[in-house]
Amino acid sequence: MLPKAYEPKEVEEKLIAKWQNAKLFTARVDKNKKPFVIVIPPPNITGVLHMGHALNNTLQDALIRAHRMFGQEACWVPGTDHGGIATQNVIEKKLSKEQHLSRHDLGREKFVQTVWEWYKDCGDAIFNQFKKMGWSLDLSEGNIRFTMDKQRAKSVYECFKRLWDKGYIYRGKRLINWCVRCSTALSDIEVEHEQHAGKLWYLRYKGEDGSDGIVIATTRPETIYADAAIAVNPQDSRYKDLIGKKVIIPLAGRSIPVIADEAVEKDFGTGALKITPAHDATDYEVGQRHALAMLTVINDKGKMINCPDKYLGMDRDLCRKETVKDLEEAGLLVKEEKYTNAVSSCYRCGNAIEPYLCEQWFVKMDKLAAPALAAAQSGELQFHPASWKTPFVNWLKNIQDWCISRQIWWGHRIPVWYCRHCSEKGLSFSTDKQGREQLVKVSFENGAQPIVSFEKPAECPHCHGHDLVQDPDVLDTWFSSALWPMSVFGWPDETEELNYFYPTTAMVTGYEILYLWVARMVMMGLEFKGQLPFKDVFLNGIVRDKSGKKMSKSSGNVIDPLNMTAKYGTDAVRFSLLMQAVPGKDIPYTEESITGARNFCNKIYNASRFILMNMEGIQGPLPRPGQAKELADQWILDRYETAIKTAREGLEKFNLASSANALYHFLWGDFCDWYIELAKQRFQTPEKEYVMSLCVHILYDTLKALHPLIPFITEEIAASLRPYVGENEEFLLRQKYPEFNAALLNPQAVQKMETVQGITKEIRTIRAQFNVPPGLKIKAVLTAQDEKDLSVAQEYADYIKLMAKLEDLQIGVGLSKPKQTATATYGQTAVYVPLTGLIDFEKEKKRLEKDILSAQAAMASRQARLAQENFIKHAPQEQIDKTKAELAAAQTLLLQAQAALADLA
RNA sequence: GGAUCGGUAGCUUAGUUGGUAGAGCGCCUGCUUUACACGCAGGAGGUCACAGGUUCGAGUCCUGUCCGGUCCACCA
Repeated sequence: MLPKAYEPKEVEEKLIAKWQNAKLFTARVDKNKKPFVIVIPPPNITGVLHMGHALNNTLQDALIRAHRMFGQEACWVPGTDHGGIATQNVIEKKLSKEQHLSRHDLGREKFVQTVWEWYKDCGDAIFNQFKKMGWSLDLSEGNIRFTMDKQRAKSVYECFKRLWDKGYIYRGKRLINWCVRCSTALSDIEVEHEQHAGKLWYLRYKGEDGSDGIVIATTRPETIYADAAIAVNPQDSRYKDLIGKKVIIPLAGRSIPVIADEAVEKDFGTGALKITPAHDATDYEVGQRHALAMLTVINDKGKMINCPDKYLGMDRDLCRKETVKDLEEAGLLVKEEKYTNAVSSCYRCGNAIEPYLCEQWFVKMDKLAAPALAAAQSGELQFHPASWKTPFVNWLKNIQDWCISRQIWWGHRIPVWYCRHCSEKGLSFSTDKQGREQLVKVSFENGAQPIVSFEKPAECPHCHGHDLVQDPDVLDTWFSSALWPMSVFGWPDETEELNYFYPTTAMVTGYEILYLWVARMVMMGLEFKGQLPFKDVFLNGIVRDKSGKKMSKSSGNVIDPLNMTAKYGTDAVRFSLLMQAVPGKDIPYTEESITGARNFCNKIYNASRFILMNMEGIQGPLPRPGQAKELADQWILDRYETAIKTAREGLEKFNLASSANALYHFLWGDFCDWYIELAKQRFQTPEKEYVMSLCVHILYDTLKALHPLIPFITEEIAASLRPYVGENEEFLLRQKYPEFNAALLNPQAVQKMETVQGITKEIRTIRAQFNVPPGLKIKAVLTAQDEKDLSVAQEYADYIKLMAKLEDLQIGVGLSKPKQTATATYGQTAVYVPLTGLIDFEKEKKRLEKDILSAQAAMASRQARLAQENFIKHAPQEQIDKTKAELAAAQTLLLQAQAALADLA
């Protein structure tokens, strides 16, 4: 005998091995089949799987498995992302913690080698977790891609080269976002903006002529040493006379002009703005318009430079405090007030971003964005949910050039070389701890001559010299990610795979990387392949905690997917996520939802166990019954087909929550609660084999339908059922997903069954309310005004008797009400349940009074509706009939209840 | 400041062309009934945020307001 509860652990281990051994998840180029392709959003090699991965990949897995079962060539491409800054940070922390070493102690070469070693271990760990989750990725040797492996490096180089040749890549001096902690430039979208409670300081800049000068308001007093001017709005009458005069920077003593610029808001602060071109984006623009000096006072480490000696080398935060203190002492701090402003921070480490003026590599985006914009606007590119289209379009419309160089070591090194002889002035070198000279900075302003090449060129094309050095920077990690849907299939090589699998079918990812990743894939795909990389973008929500907060280690609200799978089984974790995966919606996740899914798995297991128990002595295979024998069969086939229809549609339209819900309610609410219960009485009859064949086929097909969602338990149970359904194929994944068969829909049967269920429920309610012991057989009387209302009950009296546990059921027109009876009404039918000795008259009185109230309310609303001339005139006949029927039912209920109440008294 | 999503039972929520609200959890009552207490049967609990409008009829469509969330944005 099988255990009472499903135990997932062993089953899962067994199946993971089987699936892998059977090479179940491979995809081949098969011109006879339509491919269904998803490339995995490659996880960073930074650590372990979290709930976000669990959701995102479970969605993909469900789609991939389903479409494989739909008969398509399903290809799900596995891989990982080298994760530039994020990974470098992890390794640096690890080094510092374990060996008290910085990356500079190791040197570039050794550090990069250390990260490669880390990748080997971490990659394996990630894919082991993927296997545990049941994700149908082909993880065989050679099928796993990595954004830094050889082929992907080739793609990156090719992309760089082609963009360079088109003139889209350039190096320029700009004010960029600099993270002093990660010591690198970041692109605009790698910066997060947060409201921060800070202060606004009002500072006096005295006139050069000894006058009071001007008062400005700033949130960053430490940058005054870089001031190049004070700007006022040209329309501002208050400052008209000051324009063109000079004022003195406090503490620094340097004179700067007062200028006029439209960018200044008259109403903010004092209406006067200090202009610090090298440390603020707006100021930079003003500075350019007025050809102001661009003095940098904060260096790449966040330390003060080019400022009064007192502050030299000071950290920028400390310098702010000291400057404010000194200003106050000097009597130049007019006032300070509390002020909340948006502070930008690094999306990788959270430290405050410093706008920093330096040379970086950029990609010109306007030409790349245009076709992507057109594709989104025309609807060729589809978003699910569609509401993401507008933000996507707007982002592309306002696109900025993309800063692609990063001053870190881990990543694709920029494929640009310099000849030392030709461009010495533009290159600066330093010596590392091992005494090796390293190129640390390039400036085109001073004449560095770029040679774009994947490998070290043999010689300099100008002077034929051999002293060539590579640009020290690496590319933004998103540069390689942008190529992912192409590079995974070998682009730029014209491989068979690329031809067959590109464009891919769908992109499943989180909306938080819509711009960072999705937009760039779209642009690159259109640029290099002339085709969208995918037509459907399916954006899943974020898994949050119960109160809607993001899960994070620091908040201590993390639910770990691997703990949960160990505790409840993988299927339970998957199903709990899928049940809630309404497109675009965040999921407030709780352990209780996993419990619920686990319970469902257990329900499946027990229903199957019950059916298998009753299979003893029956010789398989049983044919799928061609037709229904009686109402219950007609009804369950209708319910089954309806569920399959919804399940298929959900899988086709990316609404997996709808699929999961339909199958859940069918299996539990219809199949277990009603069909199996009704089937039990047929076990004693010659019909048993027929009923079992229907049960086993419906169950088996439902398992198939559920398999993309919960692969383990379905595979396990299906294996036991296979002999009875005559299936030879070992794996569900290789079988066909159930087809929806409209011929088996049967609305009449459903309606009849609803009557049976309705009457049954009335009787069950009475039993429950008067605490009738389940063993006690009681009887009931059904009566109505005419034969018509009783005919269904008459025909299926057996069902009602069985499901309501009745000994006897009397049905007839105009029957009288027995003594000591509880009364209920279903439609036009009165339901009497004699309860001699059991009835509680007080309780019954309350029940009836409640019935009367609800009947009166229902009558009033229906009468009001029917009294409206316009309702009769405009509403469809069907609605009018329905309303009339409801009125009649309410009337019957009222009369019944009133009569019963009178009887009680 | 712009955009966008949401406000439905105590909690989390579903609701596809407008027809008069459904689920899961929690709570209460009863129950070892030929699988399942991770279960069965039943119950309580909702002016669908608010105000207008369109309509015979609005949770659903339109307008406005309030409250949340998120994304984008150079107001120092």
